Amino acid sequence: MPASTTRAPTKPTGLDCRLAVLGSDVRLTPHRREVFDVLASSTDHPTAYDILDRVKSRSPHISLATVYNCLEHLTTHGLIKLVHLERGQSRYCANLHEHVHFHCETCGKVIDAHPASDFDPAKFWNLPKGTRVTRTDLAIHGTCNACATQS
Amino acid sequence: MPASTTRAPTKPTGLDCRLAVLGSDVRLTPHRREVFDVLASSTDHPTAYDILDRVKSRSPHISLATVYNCLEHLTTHGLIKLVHLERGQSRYCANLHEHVHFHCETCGKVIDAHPASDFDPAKFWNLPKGTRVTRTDLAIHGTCNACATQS
DNA sequence: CCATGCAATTAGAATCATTCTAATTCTAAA
DNA sequence: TTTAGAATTAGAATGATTCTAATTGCATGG
Repeated sequence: MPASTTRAPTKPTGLDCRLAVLGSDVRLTPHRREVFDVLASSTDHPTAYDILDRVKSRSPHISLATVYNCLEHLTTHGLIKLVHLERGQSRYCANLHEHVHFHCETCGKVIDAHPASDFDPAKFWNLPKGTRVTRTDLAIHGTCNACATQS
Repeated sequence: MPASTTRAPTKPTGLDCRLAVLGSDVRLTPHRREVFDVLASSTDHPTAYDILDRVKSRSPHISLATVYNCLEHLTTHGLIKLVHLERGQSRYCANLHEHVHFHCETCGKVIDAHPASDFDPAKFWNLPKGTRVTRTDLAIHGTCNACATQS
């Protein structure tokens, strides 16, 4: 097959704006793109298995290992976030805006909550001198309105 | 053995002040007491295996299952906190004061950071009306001073 | 003082998410 | 067209935690 066809290249190409902004060398293979697209169009913080299910409709032969590989790649390149709310399955999130996760302990739903104003958690805590902060994870647990009104 | 000896009773007794404050019916069996004491005298946020090791010096026959049972009991009764920083082993903490965990991604150490002033995270986020908050977990990840100056 | 029942404890098996391994496929460059 | 490196795959391995079933210990009631 000649090199002039539309065969998907491995080098960065067809990157969306977010990739361009990051200026990194993220290579989006078809599977990685699908995993990312699934995540970007989800608001429910799916687990690896959830993502596998959703990607399968487009790529029936994708394996769980590949989903994990893709998630790992996307996470280390900063395109998605890994969320640990409880032990058990991790969840993933494509919302890169500053936000926290509210976790309903009754129905298990996770919703993003965005700050009312700029918020720098590091300023609020007496961290020792010389500490370098690379990332913060704030999870708020409780009962969502739907569950609270049901009981 | 007659009932008048110092045999440990199952009913609440010998409870420390924290238990009294909570006003709950926490029964501290010898093992639970030991697990709690180990944790209360630790500042390094030990894992279940760490705790097993430390308790073993006093109770050589204690099992991992019992340690997990004790931790579960102490956690559900609010005497200790369960901390999930990463996937893998959970960590436990007997510091019930409002604080966050700083996790050094180089050496893995976890240090408590206490707020410079009163801090209510729920106030900073636009949570939907009716949401009930029961607990918040804030983890800050980065590099501690020792690790930062080494490289 | 013994019988009863419940909670605590135990060892080991089971579970389950994730990671690892080794083999295969794909793509791009030489 | 060969080669090398990365991606992908299935399935095995890992490792933390939970479950199961059996045992022990203790306190109460007869």
